[in-house]
Amino acid sequence: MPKIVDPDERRREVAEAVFRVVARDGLAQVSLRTVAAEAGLAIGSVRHYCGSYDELMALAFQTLVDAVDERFAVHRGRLGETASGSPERRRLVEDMLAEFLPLDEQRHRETAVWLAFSGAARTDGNLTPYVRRMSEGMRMVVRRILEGCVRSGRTPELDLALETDRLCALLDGLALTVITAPSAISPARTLAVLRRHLDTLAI
Amino acid sequence: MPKIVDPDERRREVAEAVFRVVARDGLAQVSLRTVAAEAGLAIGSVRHYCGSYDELMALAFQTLVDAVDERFAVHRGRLGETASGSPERRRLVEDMLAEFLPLDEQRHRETAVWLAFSGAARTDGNLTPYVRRMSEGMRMVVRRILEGCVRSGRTPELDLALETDRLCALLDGLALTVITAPSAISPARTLAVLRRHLDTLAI
DNA sequence: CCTTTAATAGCACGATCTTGCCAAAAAGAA
DNA sequence: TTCTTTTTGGCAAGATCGTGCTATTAAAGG
Repeated sequence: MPKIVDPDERRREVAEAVFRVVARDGLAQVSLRTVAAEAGLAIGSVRHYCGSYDELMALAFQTLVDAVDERFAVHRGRLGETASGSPERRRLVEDMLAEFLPLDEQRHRETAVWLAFSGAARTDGNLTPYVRRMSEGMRMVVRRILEGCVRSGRTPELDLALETDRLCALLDGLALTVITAPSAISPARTLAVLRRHLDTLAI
Repeated sequence: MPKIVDPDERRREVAEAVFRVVARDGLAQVSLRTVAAEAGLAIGSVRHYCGSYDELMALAFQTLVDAVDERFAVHRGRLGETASGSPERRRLVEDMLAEFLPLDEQRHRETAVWLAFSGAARTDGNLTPYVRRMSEGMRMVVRRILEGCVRSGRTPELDLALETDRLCALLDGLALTVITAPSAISPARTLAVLRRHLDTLAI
């Protein structure tokens, strides 16, 4: 038998190569050739593990969604352990929501890729499920956080669904601005805007 | 001499063909051939008026920015005429800000194109000035509106710069969500979120 | 009518892309 | 060592793209 390779690990490596190309050169520059070169593999190897171009795209998006999901599972657990009204709660909420913002290099890259894929998904039906999952995952987290606030009795009159939509839109908008018009808002300011919004919600 | 054609009018027509292709099939499907077909022209004609591919892209983006600018000039004028604290002011502010949201088909298409171009501009230096102008134009409008609120004395303690960033982010986020994940939020709900935000600002 | 010239149409070249297909390499199993 | 099978590498076909360049068309001015 030949050199033993873990297929899933290989696929993950290729997906990360896709991320690097998208983040650096844009989605338009992604091709089997550029990705293979970025991953240090032959084009044949990439196709062996990841299939056609469309399948590679789906794999990359899937990998992105999984990575984000995994990071959130950690925060979700911590949120469950922390009392709704406690002083550390606010800090934890800030940290969780800041996960959606491109404040460091890793999240910046992640957000840029997410934005590119979301744009592509609008006219590529194969990718829409991933956008959906990503969007619903974020909505779930935000809603759960706001639910905690209502339960703690600090903001009992909150329109939960509406405020979820509003906070989600704010987070998406901040991310979009940092990625596409970084000169308009600095990372520090991004966080300040989020804090201000949480203040008005009395969280 | 040949058939007389207004070059600027032709360029506008070609730009609109670009918009249709981007909105319908995505930016990846834009090429001199597809745009020429969409415009009902020969590829040679398109090149005659719009130059190379890169110039065509810049022209299309420029046309988009101009169109949005023009629509806003009207509102800006009306805003100046209306007293800061008057009852119709709130209505006017809502209408102006709703111009940033993809609530009807025209604005939906416009927003989809804007999003696609903004994404492309991240790795295409030729397009960044247009993103910048668009972003700054919106910021200017939002800031002026909020300034009016402060001057009217209803919200004197408002942190103008911060609230401008926050409202801009909200608008961008709403637009992004409607375009990329329409199942997450309906047009009516989008407007409800904007109204809620204006309520909290006491506008 | 005829000339002139903007406008239109399109060929052809080189580059890039995906994909079907096949051969070479490599390493555990016999 | 030899067989077997996964892994790897790559060729060639078919398609699409931008662009340089040329030819044709058509209408206003003489």
